Amino acid sequence: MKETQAAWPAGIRKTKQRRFVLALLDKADAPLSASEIFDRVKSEDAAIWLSTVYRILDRFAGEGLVVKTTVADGGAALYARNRNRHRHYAVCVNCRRIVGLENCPMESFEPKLTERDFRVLGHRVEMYGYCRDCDKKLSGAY
Amino acid sequence: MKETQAAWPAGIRKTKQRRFVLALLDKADAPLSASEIFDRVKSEDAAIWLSTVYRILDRFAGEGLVVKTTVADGGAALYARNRNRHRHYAVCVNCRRIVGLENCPMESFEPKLTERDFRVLGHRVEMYGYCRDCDKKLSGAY
DNA sequence: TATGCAGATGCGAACCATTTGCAAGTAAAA
DNA sequence: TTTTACTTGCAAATGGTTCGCATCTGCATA
Repeated sequence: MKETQAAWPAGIRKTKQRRFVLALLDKADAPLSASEIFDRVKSEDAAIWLSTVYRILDRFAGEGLVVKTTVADGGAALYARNRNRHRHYAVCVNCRRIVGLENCPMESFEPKLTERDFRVLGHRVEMYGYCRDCDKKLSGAY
Repeated sequence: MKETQAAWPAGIRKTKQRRFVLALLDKADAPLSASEIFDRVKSEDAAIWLSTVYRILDRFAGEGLVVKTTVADGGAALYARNRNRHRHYAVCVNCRRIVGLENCPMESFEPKLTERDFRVLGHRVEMYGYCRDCDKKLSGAY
């Protein structure tokens, strides 16, 4: 029986480490940082090095397999599998939970830039606030 | 003749360094990084230390005088004078020029979050692409 | 105007995320 | 199977930011 594996992009050598990283991102439902990925791969008894994780993510991002994001506070960068339908997130400012946003504010938006002729290629949107649990906790309603 | 100076917020001790930093941000028309601020203050023959710049910016941000932003690539954080009418920017992916956006896509947007009850407090929006000059250069039209 | 002190800065070192260089290892073309 | 170019392991460097502590300085008060 053949292993079920998403199509592997041409021109990317298939190594153990890369397989692990991609599989992890495939099943993750929120973006992960390089060190989270590193920890998870290692917890599955696979040998990997943090710098390798960065190199893999960088390559994958260049190849369009994953998208790199950074969150407002400027901590570690986050990486998510590119599912070709771009996605935005809301981040809980208290516990850092990341919640998906199902629509995109740019769908029906006509940007007015101060510099004419700026060629817009893409955008990033991020919302922040309190997730369900933190909101409850902090408002004291138990 | 009295020096023209924006109202100084109560409870913030008025030091030479803070005055320089605020004045700089007042006249800047694009967000600046801590080290850009550091360089500019020093080029005006004023003594300051980089860690002091960070502390000042942090304080100003906490006080609501400036807003801190980070740009997609995760480089240095940027700081802009808070003009109380929030602002978004477009960043040139080639030369890093920052161009202001005059409208906000969130004005008329109803977010649909995967987690009900996420309490949205704010948002960040960033656009990227090519600025006028880089677009011209790169498309080869001279 | 002189004085006391909480708060600010100078300075260096620590810290964290990320990158880089090089030798050794390995996927896949020949 | 051999060859070779691409990857990884590993360690050390780098860049942005924060921290600790001694010194200094606005500014409230005497």
